Amino acid sequence: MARAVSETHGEILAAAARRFGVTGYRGTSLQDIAREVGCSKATVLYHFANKEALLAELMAPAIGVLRDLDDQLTGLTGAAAQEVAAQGFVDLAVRFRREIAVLRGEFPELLCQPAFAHIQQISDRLRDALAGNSDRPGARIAALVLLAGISEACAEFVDIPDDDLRAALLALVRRAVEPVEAQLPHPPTTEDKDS
Amino acid sequence: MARAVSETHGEILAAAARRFGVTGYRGTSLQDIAREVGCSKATVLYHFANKEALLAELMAPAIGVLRDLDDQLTGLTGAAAQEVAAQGFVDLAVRFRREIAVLRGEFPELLCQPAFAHIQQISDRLRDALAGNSDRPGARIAALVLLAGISEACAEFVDIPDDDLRAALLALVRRAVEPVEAQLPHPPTTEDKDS
DNA sequence: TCAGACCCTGACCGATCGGTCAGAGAACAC
DNA sequence: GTGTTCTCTGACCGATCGGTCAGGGTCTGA
Repeated sequence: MARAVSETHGEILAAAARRFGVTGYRGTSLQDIAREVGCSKATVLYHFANKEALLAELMAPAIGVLRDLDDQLTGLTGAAAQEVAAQGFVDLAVRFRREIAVLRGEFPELLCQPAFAHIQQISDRLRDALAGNSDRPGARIAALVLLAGISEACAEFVDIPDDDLRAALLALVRRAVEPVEAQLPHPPTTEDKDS
Repeated sequence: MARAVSETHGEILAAAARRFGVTGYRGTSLQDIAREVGCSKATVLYHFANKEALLAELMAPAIGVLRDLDDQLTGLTGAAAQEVAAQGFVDLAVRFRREIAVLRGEFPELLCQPAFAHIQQISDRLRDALAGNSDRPGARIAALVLLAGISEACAEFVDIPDDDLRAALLALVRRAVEPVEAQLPHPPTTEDKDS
C-alpha cells in the first residue's frame, strides 16, 4: 500500500489546495483532505507536522514572489512605485489565483500565525506603493479597494485565461489609481519609513 | 439578575456584531458572545433560536437595504444602471460597514444558509448593473473588483467618517468603471478581445 | 397567597476538531 | 534468515463546538 513518499506528499498538497479553495482553511478538516486523497488522517499528519505546516507549504511559492515584489519596491516612490506595484501585484494575483482563494477572508486570523507574520507589513507597503506613497485618504482608499478587489476577482474568475485576466485587471488599475503629482513638490525631507 | 428582555437581547446582538466583526462568524463561538455580554451561553440560546438566527437578525437591516437597491435596478440598463448601482452600493457599504465586516470572506458558505439564499443572485445583478449590463469580460471584471474591494475597504477603514469614505469610493468607482457605449446597438469593436 | 409567565443557568449531550501513538506491513541491506 | 527503515493506519485523546433540558429565581396579576 505504501506509495513513494513524494507522491503521497504531493497528492495531499493538491487535495488540500482544492479543499481550502472551496471551503477555506478553517472550514476544511484534516479528515476532509484525507478523504479526498484516499488515505487516513494520520497519514496526512505523517507527511505534515500539523495543519498549519500544510498551509505554509501550500503558500510558500506565492509568498516568495510577494517578497520579491516587496524588494523591488524598496526605494521607489510616486508614479514609479505605482506602476511596479500594479504590474507586480496583478501578475502575482493572476498566477496564484488558487492560493489567494485559499486565504479568502481568513487573512486576519491567518496572519496571526508565525508563518505569515510579515505578510501584513508587506501588503501595507504594497498598498502605499499603489497609492504613490500619497497621504491623501482618497489615494489610500483606492489602493486598498483595488488590492482587495483584485484578490477576490482572481479567486472568483477561475475560468478566464491568465493573459485576458491580467490585461483586464491592469487596465482597470491604470484607470482607477489616483494619479500622483509628478516629482515637483517632492519635499527634501526624504523620510524613509525605515526607523 | 433578570434584566428586561429587550435589553439583554440587544446586548447579545451588539456583542455578536463586535465579535463577528473581529473573528468572523465561524470563528466566534456562542461562548465568546456570552462571555462578552456577561451571561451564560444558554442565555444566548434563550434569546435566539440558534447561531444562524442571531446572524440573520444582525444582518436583516443591511439585507433590507440591499433588496431595495435591487428593486431600484430592475429595468435599468447601461449608464443609468451603472450610476444607480454605484451610488446605491457605496452608500450601503459605508452605512453597514460593520455588517459587511461580519461576512468578511465567509460569504461562500454563509450564502448556503437559507436566510441568505437569494443574496448571491442580488449581488450578481448588482455586478451586472455596475458593468452597465455589458458582456465584455473587462467590464464584468472591473465591476466585481470594485464591489469586492469596496466591501473590504469599508470593513477595514472603520475610523474614516462616513461622508469622506463615501465621497472617496464614489470618485473611485466613477474613474474605474468601464464607460458603457451609449445606446448604440453594437460597438464598432475596436479592440474587442472577447471571443 | 399562589399560579403562571418570564428570564436565566449549570449540567449535560453528541459531534467534530487537531493531534498522538503503538504497531502493522512492505522494501531493502546484510 | 534477521534487522532496519519507511509508509501508513486504527484507536484513542482532550478540547471545543452548537444545542438541549430541567429547574431555580423573580416579577406580576388575580
